[in-house]
Amino acid sequence: MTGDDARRRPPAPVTSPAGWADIAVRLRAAGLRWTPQRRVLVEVLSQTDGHVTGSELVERCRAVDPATTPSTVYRTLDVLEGLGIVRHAHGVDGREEFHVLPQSEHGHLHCRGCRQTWEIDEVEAGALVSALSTDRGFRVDLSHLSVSGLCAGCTDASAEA
Amino acid sequence: MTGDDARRRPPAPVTSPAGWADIAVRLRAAGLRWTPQRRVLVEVLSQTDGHVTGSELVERCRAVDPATTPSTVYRTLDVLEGLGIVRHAHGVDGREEFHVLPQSEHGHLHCRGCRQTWEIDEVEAGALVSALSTDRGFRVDLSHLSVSGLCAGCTDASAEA
DNA sequence: TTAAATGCAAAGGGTTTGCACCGGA
DNA sequence: TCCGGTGCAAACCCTTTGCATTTAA
Repeated sequence: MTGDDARRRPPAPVTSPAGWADIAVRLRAAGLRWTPQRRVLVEVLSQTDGHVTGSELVERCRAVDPATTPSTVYRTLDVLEGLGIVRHAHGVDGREEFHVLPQSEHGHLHCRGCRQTWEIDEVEAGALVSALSTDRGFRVDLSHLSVSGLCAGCTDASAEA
Repeated sequence: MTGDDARRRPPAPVTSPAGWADIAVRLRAAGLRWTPQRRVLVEVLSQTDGHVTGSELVERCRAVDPATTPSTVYRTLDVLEGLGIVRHAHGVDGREEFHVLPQSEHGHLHCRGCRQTWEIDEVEAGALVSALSTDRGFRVDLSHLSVSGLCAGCTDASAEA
């Protein structure tokens, strides 16, 4: 995953994940291996709903197996991304952010006041997506969309000030 | 600019820049100083149309004055951001990205195929902005918006494949 | 004069890589 | 057996920070 990862992804596999169960099978089918370390990462991922950063995943894996190594995690994430099981984008804080199972692709909404994050689904992003599609033939990659600003609560708070 | 920079920006100054010329004045008015190094950075920024990363700015400053130091550039960017002259966000590649003069705030559209970037103005983002505003009272920060996907050209290219 | 700004050098955080060893298939 | 994976440790890149020194005002 160096500079040219973007070139590797264009037709975007987004294999509809047949579930976590058959990942071992899919790996082997690709000539790859099912190892204890990968099992840990997949276990952690399967318990993750939204998005996580690489280092968060490293931590969570360490909680399961303290012997976890960053390099292995990152390398495995690369492999899983190749299988269409995770996807990465970049969060508002600039770190790698992995989206698990883009079954229903979604983007993120981030409040810079309280730092909470919400998901934006296809419906909510629909207007933007179709506008860009109509105007410029641009196909938005929803799972890479991250919008930041101020949520209602923080807007009120700053209005009072 | 550590973790709590986000908390410092909420009401977002976005001072309409009265031009590059009076920056010296504005700095002094704030009890700050107009130094040769700042002059170089401001000169570089004034010749920048869209967005640049911090390290790009360091390089460009070095082209003008080889003695340029990263720390000074970053510190000055911080100061300029405080004056509302630049703003930073995070690009699709995850690096700090500075937007110059957000006179007309805009977001960015990035094609992961050809890697080109375009600007999204208020009109184009309007649908998203108002949808989020209506639904959740969320105020989108347009200059932080970065959308990625496939442009028309690359969509065609990958359709053929 | 004096607080702000600089330059250096070193730390920092997250991510990547080289390489020898290990272990699934 | 054999190639893919692992772990370690070091490298990397960009950015930030501490501190003594310089300099704008």
